[in-house]
Amino acid sequence: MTTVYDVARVAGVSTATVSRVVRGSSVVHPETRQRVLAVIEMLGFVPDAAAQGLSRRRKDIIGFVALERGLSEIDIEQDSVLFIDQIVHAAEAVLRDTACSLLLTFGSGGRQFEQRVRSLSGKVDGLLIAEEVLPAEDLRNLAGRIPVVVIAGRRDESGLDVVVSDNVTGMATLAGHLIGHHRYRTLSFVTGPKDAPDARERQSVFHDTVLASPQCVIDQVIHGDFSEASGTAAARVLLDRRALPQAVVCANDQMAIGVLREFQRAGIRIPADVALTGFDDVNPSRLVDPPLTTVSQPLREMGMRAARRLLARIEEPALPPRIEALPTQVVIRASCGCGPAPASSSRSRGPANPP
Amino acid sequence: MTTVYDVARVAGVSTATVSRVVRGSSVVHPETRQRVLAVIEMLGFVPDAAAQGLSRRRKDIIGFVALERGLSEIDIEQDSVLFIDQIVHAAEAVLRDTACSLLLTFGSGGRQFEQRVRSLSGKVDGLLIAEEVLPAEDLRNLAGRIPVVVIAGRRDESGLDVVVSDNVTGMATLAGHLIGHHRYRTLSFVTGPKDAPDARERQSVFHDTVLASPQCVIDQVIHGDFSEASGTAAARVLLDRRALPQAVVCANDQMAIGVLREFQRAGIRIPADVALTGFDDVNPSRLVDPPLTTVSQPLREMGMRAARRLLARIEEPALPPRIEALPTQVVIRASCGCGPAPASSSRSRGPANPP
DNA sequence: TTGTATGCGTTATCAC
DNA sequence: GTGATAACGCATACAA
Repeated sequence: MTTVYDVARVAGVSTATVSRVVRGSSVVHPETRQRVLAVIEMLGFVPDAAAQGLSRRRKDIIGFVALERGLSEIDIEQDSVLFIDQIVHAAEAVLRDTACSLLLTFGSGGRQFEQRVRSLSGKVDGLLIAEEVLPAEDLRNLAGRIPVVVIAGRRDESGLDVVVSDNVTGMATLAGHLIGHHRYRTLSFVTGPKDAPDARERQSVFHDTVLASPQCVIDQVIHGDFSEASGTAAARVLLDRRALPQAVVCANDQMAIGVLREFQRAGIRIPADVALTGFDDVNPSRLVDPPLTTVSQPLREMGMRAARRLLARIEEPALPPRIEALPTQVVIRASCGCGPAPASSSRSRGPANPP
Repeated sequence: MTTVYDVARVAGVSTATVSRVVRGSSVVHPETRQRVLAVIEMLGFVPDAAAQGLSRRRKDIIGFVALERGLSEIDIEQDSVLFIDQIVHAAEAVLRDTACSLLLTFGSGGRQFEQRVRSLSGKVDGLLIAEEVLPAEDLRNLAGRIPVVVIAGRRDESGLDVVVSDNVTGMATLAGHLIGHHRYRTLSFVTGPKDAPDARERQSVFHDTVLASPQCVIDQVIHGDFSEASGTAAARVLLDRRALPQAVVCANDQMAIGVLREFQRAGIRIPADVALTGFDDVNPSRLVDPPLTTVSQPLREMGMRAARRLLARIEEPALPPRIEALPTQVVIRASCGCGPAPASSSRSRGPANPP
């Protein structure tokens, strides 16, 4: 392995000068620079990041930790993966213009995972944390040691930098559309996993919105786990009843797709017999027939904002913590009962960056 | 920031002992260990990975570099992202049982990207490289300095560890099914981007297989770029002709979906009027109507094998290079003309691990 | 079993 | 502009 010493020796300069050239820093004589550069090229020298990190107290690495909800070796929930990956790609894209790289870690929670995150924190300059992968205490604790930005989840993490998408307005708008525009009166809801804060938030907002209309009733709440299979199961529950609700609102797209397919298998027409909606706007939602009315989250925007925020905090640790709420977008397609006509869309206007 | 020195002082031991405890190594008196552990917990000590890396000559980080084909800020090709992400997740899953973490870097090629990869190589113990993101020379060069495993691409990278999926057998089997089972005689092909080796390989195998049947003819080859939009465009080209081919074979699923939708928009029935196939078996392929006949690549298996291989090579750099070819699987669904009956599937048996 | 002392490869401070 | 040299935080060979 070639080091600065080798380069220095061959180029006939000191290691200090080599370092200066490598870091592109300060004033080195152009001629010297050329000579050193040539030697570096010749020797194929690449500075050791560990040594750099040690010396500069900067690793130029930021960590990304998220959980792999429901991803098992056997049954790969591709879309739930996709969901987080969008954020990852966006964050990476931001880092691409910097010296930083993205260190990725997934996990399924639990003691062992917390251990891993802890040791991870020694490898990075800062952490991007998706959802509540950690108990609040550990999180705060972590944030005390290194810069942390939390992505998604609910919005009550105080004292921390948080980037959330405005689930509240999104679901409220969607429910409003169903109730106000389509005049549906009996609605069912398919929930997500209990430990998913955003799932709970969607349910609660749906609940409040529907009950705010005196003529409306939440016909049934069926528990799902975000998987397509659980959507299928939910559909069966619904099909076993005497009468169907007028609309089925799902906490995410995958479950909605499960419901859709099972309904169609049973000869139920969507949206003629039942209206159906999802949440997330994953790619397949556009492809199924009828295309799914859903709520799109600004995944890329979230990833980018979070990354930028983290970078800023690493640069300036004293920054006051801030919550950024990004607006979601209701995507009206056919499954809610709107014709296949030019899809309109309404933008939920979440209050961005409250103090 | 608390260091081993702090811990040592408070615990009343030497830094060596602290280090021993941290590394779980050798024989430390249980009592001492407890004391040190307690202090570590109390002080919230986390070892600095840079210092560890410098001292141990081991960063416990492996890099993953891939290109983000066609991913622009405006038009997000979600599936092409998904494709690589499956591999990433699989690799990460393997690393999860080790001390290593995954450092992710995407890029679109070019000089700047090569620079980035180079500097990246200073941060990691080894590199997972997807597709030919680098000129062969640079690649070899890189492999000379640190362990490298190449994923996918074509299989002629000699002297390097490579993990490929057996595109050849997959496409040959698929084409064989179309020709042998369905007796299609006129077939069109929609290609992928010219600079994608696997796309070219698929085309070439398709070509050879079809021409091996004297009665068969490749009716037309249309150039696509793996995007759904290019599939749509290809469909228009086909629709402009007097007669349609009996089957349209696409180099990937996304283009096939584009073709499918455009055909249906034009009133063409699939597979009654034209048979259609894709390649990759991305999630939506199962969801469209009719479901797409395609070839599934062992993405997760590839990611896992590659990661394991890299780990092994890092441990033992003298290992002889090896090519692992993983079998693909033809997934027969309805779009090729097979009934919606119980989908059969045939497994392509690629020669695994040739010398 | 534990402590001492040195090296790991770079950067940065300070002289020159 | 350039060159010595002292950190940086941890691991380990060796001594005790």
